[in-house]
Parts: sequence; structure tokens; C-alpha cells
Amino acid sequence: MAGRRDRRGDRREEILLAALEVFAERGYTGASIASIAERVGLTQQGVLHYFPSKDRLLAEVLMLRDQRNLDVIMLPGNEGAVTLDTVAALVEYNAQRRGIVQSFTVLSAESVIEDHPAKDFFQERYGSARAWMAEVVRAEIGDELPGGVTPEQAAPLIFAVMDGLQLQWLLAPDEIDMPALFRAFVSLLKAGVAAS
Amino acid sequence: MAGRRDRRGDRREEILLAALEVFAERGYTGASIASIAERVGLTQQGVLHYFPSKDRLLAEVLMLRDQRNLDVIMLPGNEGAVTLDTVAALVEYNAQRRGIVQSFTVLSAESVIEDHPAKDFFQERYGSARAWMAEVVRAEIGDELPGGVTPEQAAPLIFAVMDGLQLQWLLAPDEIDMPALFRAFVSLLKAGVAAS
DNA sequence: GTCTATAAAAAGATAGAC
DNA sequence: GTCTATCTTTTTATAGAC
Repeated sequence: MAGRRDRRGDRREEILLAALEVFAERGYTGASIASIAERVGLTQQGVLHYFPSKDRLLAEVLMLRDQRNLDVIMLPGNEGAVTLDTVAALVEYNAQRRGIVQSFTVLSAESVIEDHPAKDFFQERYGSARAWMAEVVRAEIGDELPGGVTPEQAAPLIFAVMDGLQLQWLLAPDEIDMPALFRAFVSLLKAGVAAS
Repeated sequence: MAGRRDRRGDRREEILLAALEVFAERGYTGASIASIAERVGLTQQGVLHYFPSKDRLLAEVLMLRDQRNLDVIMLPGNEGAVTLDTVAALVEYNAQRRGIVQSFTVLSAESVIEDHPAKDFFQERYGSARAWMAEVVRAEIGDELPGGVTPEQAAPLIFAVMDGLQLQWLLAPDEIDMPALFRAFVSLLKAGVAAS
């Protein structure tokens, strides 16, 4: 049963995957429905049969991508017990999925422009992700991090490092060892623990 | 003499500033030459008289913005003696220049797509910036940072934090205290220094 | 230096045939 | 479910008048 759907669902998912690719390659603004359609052997109107507008297509692509990430975070049997090692594992996974990373980097940055259809999505996503990450940090390291940093400060920093490293890695994959650099950052967060 | 140029130079700079605004608001792909022209009271063709193509216009905008940043870094009389406090001051400055930050965030992320006209610019910019920043860290903190982190690792992390915080700040200015969070990160880098 | 005119291409979306 | 046809707008860029 798992992974199997009726033809209608397959077609939709096929289009969503193609859209993710094209958005990654050209951004949302630069992507055309026709170019997405071409990848799945349809015309522009064929795609518009499944998704009424480009905006709606983007919305569903973002939900798909988010679900994938949650799958990875929860996959290693860490039911409810996410640690910074789990997050590091996600970074490691991302380093092997350039397309996914690129789509996220391009779309999230693009979303800051006025009236962008993905703005609400990313605002909510980062807001809840920070709250969640602060608790992960607190549970693992405690209320006091090196240099007087709090878990509430560490949370946005963790996502900043992830996003910022992704950008540099996309521009220079051979120079940037994304997983190693993220682990280096984690060791900064934990440096005081061993000493105290 | 300073700040004064002939009419031709003024016109060009006027266009460049308008272009920076529009690129920030819509990204490069989403910006039209006509919308830039409108802001300076010209037609599309009037702008194309000064810049032969949209690509060239972008190239000059990026150089302008980079120069501004260098001005700020060098401004406080720190001739040759840049420290992490100087970098923190730049972050503080950026927190009052939303348009500049937004243009940089949108354009740098957009530049990772294939054949983007700003790709070379950002590749070179990050490459040299990392090398420079590694020396700043080494001069200020030394070869060993907390958690066994090296200056060569700290450098990309510093830019990752700057860029990543900018994205979160653009999406939620009221939730993200960019300067405070950057200083928190700097205190992570320096945490081992005071203790040793 | 700035304009009008114009080309030539591509975009999102709708209507309707099959 | 997918197509052709079509509309309407917008895009970059060129040619040439003034």
C-alpha cells in the first residue's frame, strides 16, 4: 500500500517533483509553467488542469518539501528524541541532495520580496522551527551555553548557519564541507559543557 | 569636490540606486528595466542608453553595493585593524538598511541558479571574503577556538550566520534582533579565550 | 540624452474541442 | 484528462527621430 496511489495522485506528484526541479533551477519568478509541463510530457494547460495557478503549484511544492525534511528528521528511530546530532544528520543528508537544497535556498530568499506567494509559508516555518529548536538545545545542553548564550538565541543561529552554509556550498561545493562545518558549529555550542 | 560629479555620472548613479531598490523588491528576474526607469523619470530606453543590457546594469549595481560595504568596514578609523567588533558594527549598520540587506539576500540566493549573471561575482566575493575573515579571526583569537574549531572553519561560519540571520530578520524583523544574535555568536567564538 | 515606434518572444490564464 | 486556439500583458532590445 505504501508508496502506491491511483493514477491521479501519481500524475500530481510527478508534476510537483518536476516543479521542484524547475524552481530550483530558475527560481519561482523565472520558472514557467510550460517548462515544468515539458518535463512530464504535458502542455502548459495540462499542468493547469491539476493546479489552477502557478501560486497554488508553488504552495503544494513547498508542503511536499517540508514533509520530506520531517521524514528525515524523524527517520532514524528518534521518536521524540531529536538531538543536535539528528540535525547534523539532516545536514549530511542535504549535502547529497543539491536540487532540494537549491530549491529551498532560492525560494526562501525570494520569499522576502513583497507579496511573494511563499512569504507566509516561510514566516510560519521559521517561527515554529525556532521554538522547537530552542527546546532541543535546552534539553541537550541546558539553559546556559558558552559565552552566556541562551537556547532562544542558539535556535535562530542554528538555522542561520544551516541556511548560510547552504548558500556558500551551492556557490563553491569543492571549498565548503557543509557537514563538517556544521559539526564545528555544534562543537562551539557544546564547548562549555565539557569544561564545566 | 567629494560627492560631486558631472551630470552624466549623477544620472548613472541615480539609475543604479533605483535598480538596487527594484532588485531588492522583486529580485533580478522579476525586475523590469521599465520599472527602474519609472523611478528616475525615464523610459526603458532612457535607461538602456546608460547601461547596454539588464545584465550589465546588475553587474554595476553589485559593484556599487560592495563598495558601500567596504566603506563601512573601513570607516571607523580601523585602518588595517579590522576586528570582530568591526564586523558586528557592520551588522548593526545593516539592521538599519533593510533595502540593502534585502537586495543582497535576494540576489545572492538567486545567483546560484544556472547561468545567472551574478554567479561569478558572488563566487569570487565569498572566496576572498572567507580568506580575509580567517585572518581576522586568527589575529584576534588565535589558531585555536573553542571546541577545536579553526579560523578557516570560523570564517565561513561567520558569513553563514550573517546571511542566515538576514533572511530570518527580513521575514520577521520584530522577532529577530540581528545585531544581538550576531554578538551572541561572536561570544561563542571567544568563549574559550576568557576561560583559558 | 531622451524620446517614439516597433519588433519578437514569452508569460499566465481562459474557453472549449475531443 | 489533455489538447488547440486564443487573449492579454509584459518582457528585452533595436532603429531611428529630435
